[in-house]
Order: sequence, then C-alpha cells, then structure tokens
Amino acid sequence: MGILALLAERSSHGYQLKADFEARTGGVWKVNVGQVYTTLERLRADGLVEPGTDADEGTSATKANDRRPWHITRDGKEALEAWFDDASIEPVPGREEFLVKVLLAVSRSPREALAVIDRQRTELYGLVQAERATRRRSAPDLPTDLMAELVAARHEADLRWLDRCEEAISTPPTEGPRT
Amino acid sequence: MGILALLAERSSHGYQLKADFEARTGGVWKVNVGQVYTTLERLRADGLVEPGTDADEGTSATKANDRRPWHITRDGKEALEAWFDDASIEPVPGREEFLVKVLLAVSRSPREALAVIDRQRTELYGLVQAERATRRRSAPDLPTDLMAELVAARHEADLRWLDRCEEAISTPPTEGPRT
DNA sequence: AGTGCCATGTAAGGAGTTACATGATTCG
DNA sequence: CGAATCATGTAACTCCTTACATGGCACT
Repeated sequence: MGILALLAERSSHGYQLKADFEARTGGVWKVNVGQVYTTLERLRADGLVEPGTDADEGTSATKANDRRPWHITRDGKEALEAWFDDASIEPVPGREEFLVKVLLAVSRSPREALAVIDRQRTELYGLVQAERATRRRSAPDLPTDLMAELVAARHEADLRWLDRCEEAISTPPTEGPRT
Repeated sequence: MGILALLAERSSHGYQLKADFEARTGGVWKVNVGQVYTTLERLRADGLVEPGTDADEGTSATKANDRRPWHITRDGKEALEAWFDDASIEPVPGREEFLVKVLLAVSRSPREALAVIDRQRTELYGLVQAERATRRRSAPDLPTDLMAELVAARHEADLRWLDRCEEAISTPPTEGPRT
C-alpha cells in the first residue's frame, strides 16, 4: 500500500519508487529494490496498478534507461482510499525480540535479568544519542523529521520501561513481603 | 529463541510450550500451535534441542497423551547464552503500517492527513482504554504486568506523536513563513 | 454417545531478506 | 577506460499465517 500511495501521487518506476518510499519513511524503512519489482507485479496481479503504455511516455520526455513506468488504476485508487480509511491498528506492539528477551530473562534469575536489562539500556541509550547526533546535522524534510521524533519517543518510552522492569524485579524479591 | 529459553527452564512438549510462551509474553504474542512444532524441528535441525528418549519420561510420570518432551542441548544452552548476551536492538521501530499510513497521508493533503490522524487517534485511544479495563479486572503475573505497561507506554507515546504530527502540518502551512 | 480440550503434526500460501545477473548511462 | 549509479529483474531461503487432519482422554 505504501508503493500504491506513492503511485497515486504520480506515476513512477521501480527504482524511483524505492528511493521515494525510503525518503517518505524517513530512511527508517530500507527496502530491497528487488522487492519493489515483485511488489509491483503483485499489485498488477490484483489490478491495482498497470504498466505504462508505449504511447504514454515512451514518446515524450522519459527515454533515459529502460524505465518502466507504472500507473495506479481505478481499482488501485479505491483500494488506497479504503486503506487510508481503515484506522485499525495492527496486532499490538510487543512482538519484538528485545521485549521477549527481557521478559524471558526476568523469569530466569534476578541477576540475569538485571544484566540483560542493563545491556539493553546501554544499547538503547546509544541509539538515542546516535539519532540525536544524526538529526542535528541535517535540515531534513517533514517525514524524516516526524519519523525521527517517533523513534525517539518510542525509545525513550522503552528506556523508562526498562527502569520499570528493574524496579519490579528488585522491589518484591519474592512476593508481597509483609505489606 | 523464546522457545529455547523456555526449554532451558524445564523440558516440555509443544502444546505446553505454546501456552507458556503466550503466558510469558503477557498474552500479547499469540502463536499458532503448528508453528511451535515446526520451530522445534528447526531447533533440532540446528542441534539446539533434542527429543526425549523413551527411558527418559516414557517410563516415569508423564504417560498421559502422546506427549513428546523436548530438552535443550549443550549447544542450545550456549546459543541461548549468546542470545541473552547480545544486546543489539533490531531494525529500529517505525516499520508499522500505522506509521507509514500517517506519513504517507501527510504528503497527500493536509485535510486527508488530519482525517487519518484523527481516526488513528480515536482507534489508539480506544485501545488504551480497553487495555486499562482489561488490566483492572485481573491480578496478573509479572510478565503480563510488564508487557501491559510497555504497551500502554508505547501507545501513549504514539498518541503524543499523532498530536505532534497534527501540529506539524497545521503550523507551517507552506514553509518558514517569515521568521 | 457426544462435546471439548489435550496433543501432534502437515500443507499451502504470502511476504520479506539476501544475493545474484545483467545491461545502460554518466562522469572523471 | 573504469567506477559509480541507474535500472530491471530472478532465485533461494526463512518465517509466519491459516487451515486442515488425526487421535486420545475426560466429563456429562
């Protein structure tokens, strides 16, 4: 649907779509070019996009490489509308390796758990710093900016959560000690 | 690795592992039973687990159904240690449909974007409420509790981010208006 | 006798990842 | 001329999802 949304803005070809998609997601979501082409084929199979006709732009400006322009179809536009209209949030966060690791470590032993939490915190903190640095040396576009803010917010939430975990396993060594 | 971690705590069989894994992730990560069995096969192929011998528990207590107990191997323990030791955080958040949808909507039109943001906010807010409700009527175990807190924290971060997006597309209608 | 849970598996399909193959153009 | 970049595509692999097929046991 991301590819489709880009094609709704303007017709384009695979290689370009890859670049646009990555730019639009603030460089966070890197896609393999190959995947773009297979995705376009899938979209075509579903009738949501169609390849450009020769009369289309083969004659006009674009004649550089072997570019193969794609257009969104009527069905494609409808599907895209439906997608934008659908506000349902996916599964729920919490399926990340990072979390599972911490949760499973908690059940191992307090010592193990604290070690894991500490390492994760260091790592996360490093990421936050790195992002801040990256962000300082560039006047990015809106998507990049927004994505950066989200990533930062999430990471900070995760850091606070790690503190919370540490507290939880430290405070009640066994269970409700005596009230 | 989640399965492996559970097997490190105690040997168990597929059906049980499924239940344990879900419990350990606070019920957030539902796995299909079938996947557990294929995962166990994969782990065995890698030499990280091994099926129980007949002498093992076929004779002793467990004789109920056709249970097939699995044990972690030496290699498995090592691999698990390595996994717990590895603090690297995966890709970076931000690959969720929800985000891509908002970011792509932002580039469409302010009106569209505000509509999408608003719907997402309503949805997210509903989720937060639902979770709070769920949480109130149950005295859960530690993993469930921690997971719930993380989910709540993330959702709240996302809500704040949606506000931020709204602000970003409202404030500078075009670009740096006049200093 | 029947329903439902325990328990183990297989098969099909969709999607992402990595890697590779191939050629044109552009720029130093 | 050589290297980087533009551009399109294919193949192999891994993993997750859904669905289905079986059978035992327990409880009513």
